[in-house]
Amino acid sequence: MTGTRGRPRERRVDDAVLDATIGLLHARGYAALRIDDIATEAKTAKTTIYRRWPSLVHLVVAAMERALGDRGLSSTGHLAADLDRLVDAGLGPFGAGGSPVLAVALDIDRQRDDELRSIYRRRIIDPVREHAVALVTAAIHRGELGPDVHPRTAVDAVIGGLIYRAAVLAEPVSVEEAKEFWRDVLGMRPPRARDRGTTHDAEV
Amino acid sequence: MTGTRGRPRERRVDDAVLDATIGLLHARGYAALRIDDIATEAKTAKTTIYRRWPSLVHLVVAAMERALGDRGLSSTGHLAADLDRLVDAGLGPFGAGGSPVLAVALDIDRQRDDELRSIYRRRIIDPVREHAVALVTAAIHRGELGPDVHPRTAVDAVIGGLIYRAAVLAEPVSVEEAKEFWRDVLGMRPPRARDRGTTHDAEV
DNA sequence: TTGATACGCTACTGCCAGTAGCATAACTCT
DNA sequence: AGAGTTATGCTACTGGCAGTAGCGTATCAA
Repeated sequence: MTGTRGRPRERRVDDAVLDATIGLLHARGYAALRIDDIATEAKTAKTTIYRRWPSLVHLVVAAMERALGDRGLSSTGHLAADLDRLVDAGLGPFGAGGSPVLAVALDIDRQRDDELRSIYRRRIIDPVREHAVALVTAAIHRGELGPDVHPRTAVDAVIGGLIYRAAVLAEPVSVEEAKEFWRDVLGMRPPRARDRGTTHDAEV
Repeated sequence: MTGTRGRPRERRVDDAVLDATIGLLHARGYAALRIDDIATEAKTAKTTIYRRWPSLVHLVVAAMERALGDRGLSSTGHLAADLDRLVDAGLGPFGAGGSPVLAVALDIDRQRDDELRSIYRRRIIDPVREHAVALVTAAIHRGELGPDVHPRTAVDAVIGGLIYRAAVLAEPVSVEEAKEFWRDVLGMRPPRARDRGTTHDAEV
């Protein structure tokens, strides 16, 4: 049997590299991310990094996954609170500036690596997207949103709209603005933020 | 006086290069766009290209501008018809696949060229965006949309959502799907497409 | 001690945008 | 016709950066 033979890997390296990646991502953005810089910052060798992650993009995806943590994928039963929490968890780790979500997707596209694309979808994109769709669907059943709202379309419009502003328009989006944005798109204005538990309350 | 002295530039080159750029963009996408390929395709020299456009991105922006033409920036007075036309003009030239709008924005970001960024905004992004905002605002005044719709937010959500699906989710968006998308986001379903001129008709 | 695997280092390959510099072509002015 | 000027096309180069090769050394199990 293999697995325990030879010198074991140092945990320190994984942590340091992942931290360095997130740190540089935060400080300089994805466009300026250089593998040599990550190595220097993590006080390790570039070759050591490549022994763990097959490419820079793989590394970034792993770093994003770790930074996002569990992403508050739970529900309180109130749309406003749930989506606000999602915004906190999703935007927080990467600051107000344009998140790397988009840039990474584009780079994956460039490499034509279908497996990587699927990893990205499964671990970074889909969890948040599906959860948000579920939240919106539940809110419709509860009567917090009208029955004419298309959950998936609405969610894509919100996420896409935020990304668009941050990446294409280069307008840093703050957490507050993001929360206002989804309310505007879904037609829920914040002034009546104290209508907790007041509305219908129908169905499951 | 200068200007007319020396060998004049060949129009053929401008046209051929722009056409080749759009063609390759359409065929292989922005990620696979190579300046040498453009030169070959246009039957000219790479150096000649650089004498006209300072960088590949500048060239692509110019090519996009030309491909988009006048973009149907006019109004019939009916939101549905106007937005549909905008979709036709905006998606058409680049096919159903993810348009280069996003990738170009990211590359501009990478080069930190503020002047280029401003050119891109002024010539490619803003015209469509501002026009769409004006259309939605007018539709609200007309009563086609409720007064609680935020024009700019709604427009960014629609454009961003479409880009998000095409680029991040890698789901080619057809013209039909794009038209359905904006209707869903704005809460206007197509079945009642014949309510032309029926509603309110208030204000200016 | 041996065998296996990890680490760190230097040096390399490969891709590709953008540049240098030259020979030659095309046009204007005198 | 000739001189001055600018464009084209070519080959060859620079430079940034992701990813790789291979070696000496360190750290573990048996």
